[in-house]
Amino acid sequence: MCQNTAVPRYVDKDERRRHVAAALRRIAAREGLEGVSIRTVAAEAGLSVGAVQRDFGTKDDLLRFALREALANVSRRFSGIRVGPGGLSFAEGLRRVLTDLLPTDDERLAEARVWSAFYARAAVDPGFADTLAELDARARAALRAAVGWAAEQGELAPGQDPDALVELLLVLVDGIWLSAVRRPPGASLDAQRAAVSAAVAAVTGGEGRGTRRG
Amino acid sequence: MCQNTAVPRYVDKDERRRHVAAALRRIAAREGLEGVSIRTVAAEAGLSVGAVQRDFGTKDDLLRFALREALANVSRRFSGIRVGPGGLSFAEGLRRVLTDLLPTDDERLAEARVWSAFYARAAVDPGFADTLAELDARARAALRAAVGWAAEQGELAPGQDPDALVELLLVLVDGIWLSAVRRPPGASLDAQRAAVSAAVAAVTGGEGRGTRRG
DNA sequence: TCCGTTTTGATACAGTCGTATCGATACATT
DNA sequence: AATGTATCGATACGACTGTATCAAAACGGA
Repeated sequence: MCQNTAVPRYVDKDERRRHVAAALRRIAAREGLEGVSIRTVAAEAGLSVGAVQRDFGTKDDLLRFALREALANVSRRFSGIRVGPGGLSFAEGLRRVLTDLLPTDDERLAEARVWSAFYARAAVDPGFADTLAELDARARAALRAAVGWAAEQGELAPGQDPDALVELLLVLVDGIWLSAVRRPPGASLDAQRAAVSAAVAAVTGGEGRGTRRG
Repeated sequence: MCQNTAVPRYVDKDERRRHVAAALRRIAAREGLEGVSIRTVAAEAGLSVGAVQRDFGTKDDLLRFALREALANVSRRFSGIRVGPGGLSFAEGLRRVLTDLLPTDDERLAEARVWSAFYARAAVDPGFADTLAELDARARAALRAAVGWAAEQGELAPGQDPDALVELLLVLVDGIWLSAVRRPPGASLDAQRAAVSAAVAAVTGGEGRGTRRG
């Protein structure tokens, strides 16, 4: 009796929300946000329209949830890349982050497409822009810490303003990530990898100044 | 009699196509590509649905035309920035290009929003991706020339691979341009300007190595 | 077992979409 | 002035949209 009153009755509601959000992202990666409708998402998730409606009151709620989830997936990957004392050098961390964004598999390609779709939407929808700004602030904080540490270690090219560098890195991350979108389907990733190398080299001032660490 | 059989009958057709494309871009900047429909574009342009239909057989034709026109506007501005012998230094040219992309006025902000919308569309529409790839190739060629010249002048940071640098610059241009989208409405442009400065400094290896020119 | 509450899927509704059609209009030519 | 043709705006069509509604089914607690 009353073993857990907080848990939803039939299925785990949060899990189903994630399931629906994943279906939305699959459609968005395949056809863009224009192909996303309550009906298509429900069909992709194997649910009825009413079920999706009940889990997410409105379509915007669904979109926003899917955006947050999509970015949570990416940042979860990044959480494994630790820059700082006891972790990676700044250059190596930057290289790994940028490389991780490249569309090396279908999942990453889909992420980039979804990101571009949400990005475009944020351009005209203040609600989405707010969500983006919040995530932006988080990324900025993480980058600031990494750049601050890199500056201490003398790992940066001389004459770089750390705050300006943080802004540049934000731009770089976006640019690299979105470059997946403009890459022709069959093309190799060499150009993108080259861009990553050039970015790391430019930011850190060539290969390896500053203190090296194991 | 037959004074000019090539000219359209009532109005200049090409001019009206441009007029319609401009109306489309206004809507895209305001509401995104989702707000663009034959009806809304016709209304914005002050025309009937039938007129727009006749000028552009299908909606995709209209979108593609508007995309090319939008990018022609930007590249026309860039054509005034000449890097090379008798022109600007590489660093100064790069700084001007990136700065010109910043949303310093409503027109530029609109351009960035339109760009983000087309970008997202190209992610899932091969026809648009082809158009983008073509424009991409043009930008790449221009950048290659500029970078080649900068390398000759010793204006680049040491150890930079010119080809890789070209790819990085493409990424930078995209990133800077699209950063307009994520900027909160009232915020200052200082962060973006800082990113531009940091980008120029990183790529050219700090302020002014290489030969200076007037 | 029965009741009360949720959850469900189907359907209804009012719009909008892209496109096709078509009579009226406006012009060039004879 | 009459004719033929190209252009015009309006409207029709079927498909789709987001959302609301609602009977039926499924479950927990008694």
